Amino acid sequence: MLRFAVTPTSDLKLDTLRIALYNFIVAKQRGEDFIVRIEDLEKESLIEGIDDEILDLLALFGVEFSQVIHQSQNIRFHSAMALQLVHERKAFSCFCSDNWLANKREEAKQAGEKYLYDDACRNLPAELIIDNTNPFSIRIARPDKPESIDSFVILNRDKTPTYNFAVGVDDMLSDISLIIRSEEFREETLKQKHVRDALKYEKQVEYLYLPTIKNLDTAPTVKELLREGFLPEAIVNYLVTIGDEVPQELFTLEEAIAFLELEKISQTPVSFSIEALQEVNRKHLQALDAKELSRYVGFADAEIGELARVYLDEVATTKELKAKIAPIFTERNIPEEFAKETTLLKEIIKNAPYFEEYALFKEYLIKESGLEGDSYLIPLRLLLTNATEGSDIAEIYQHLKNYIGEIIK
RNA sequence: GGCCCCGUCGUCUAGCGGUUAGGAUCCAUGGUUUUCAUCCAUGUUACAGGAGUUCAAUUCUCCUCGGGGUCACCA
Repeated sequence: MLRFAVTPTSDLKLDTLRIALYNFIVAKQRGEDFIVRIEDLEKESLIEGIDDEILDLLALFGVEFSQVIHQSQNIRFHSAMALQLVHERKAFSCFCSDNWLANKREEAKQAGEKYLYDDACRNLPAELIIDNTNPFSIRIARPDKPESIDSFVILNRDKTPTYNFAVGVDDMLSDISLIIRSEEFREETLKQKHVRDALKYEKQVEYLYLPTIKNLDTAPTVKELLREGFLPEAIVNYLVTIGDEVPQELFTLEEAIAFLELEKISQTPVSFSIEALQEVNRKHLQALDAKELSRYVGFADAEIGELARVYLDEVATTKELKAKIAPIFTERNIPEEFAKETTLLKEIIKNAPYFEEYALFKEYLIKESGLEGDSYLIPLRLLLTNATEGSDIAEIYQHLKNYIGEIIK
């Protein structure tokens, strides 16, 4: 069983989606189940409804999961396991106050040492515990092996489980075999392992770390990218490509499942590049058939799809394509400086015969109008596309020639 | 500060003991296009530094330097 764990405290980020994709891909490759776990223990910063939004997004990206677990539903198990550890004297009550702990931490910092809990409450005599009316947390006794792990808190003073305890337990309960996670969780892994060791869980969970994506603080969220007109397929393609060896430039999630090799995942931190993503998106759009492409710009017409394809030379997203195509079918806003020539050309075109080829159309217009150079080209662009610059006018004419009567009125 | 990850053209990267160190992008030049753009051709530019292992090091080891992460009763 593999899992994707996510905190519903913010919109889905690109690196988080990347983690989800990798876990899903490997689950598919191994023929194991894949579940989503919503880590909703922290009540203050939870955002209402964002968990459903994340699940919808995963579905949109083709990530299928067999089950959704909300971590808060497991709290009774967390409590039971903590109790068991206390019984076995592998965990203990801690009455240390925040102030006292903060001072200790400050002292360690001043001395330039790593702060570790000093186990002050570890061996309190029973009568001291019984007589103590102060609130207390539950700490797990530190392991012998990695000395960097101290007796950390597993139940807060309000007896809700802490993150590392809950995750350690949940991964055990879900029978997780491999966890692909972000590099920043390396240290946490040790704590979660220690929890399972204390609970005498025999199975060794495998871990694989993905290098961080740099520059992500300024990068758009997944939702924003979709709104900007990036295709889910392209985003998947991009995320798998960065920092990874891929046999081909363009591929689908299905294909990634077929070729991805876990051992080859690069450990070099990668940078998010909107330009690279645009390039992938452009190519995915290019690969669509004309009618399908036209739907992304609000039509259902192969000819408009072909026209959009021409515009893919200059733009990379469906939103930008729309911004190019839509004005063609709206009223013209002619700049003063081209007004005269545009009016002249317009009259000629209205009375012109139909031309199959742009070359002949051009020849006719130049002859009839006497215009040349930019004073011909820009007014023509304005009439055809409602813009003063753009892609190859000959190509544009090819796809617009049947709409001339509609466009130029 | 301790621990962990990482260090190849300006940028993103390929490379996994022997390569003219490859690609993409940017930039420059030329060409195509009555075109800002597109497209084509050509060109400049990199193994962070230092020791070691080896016949041979960008590749393996160590040190230095640099970047990032992490050290909570937050998840």
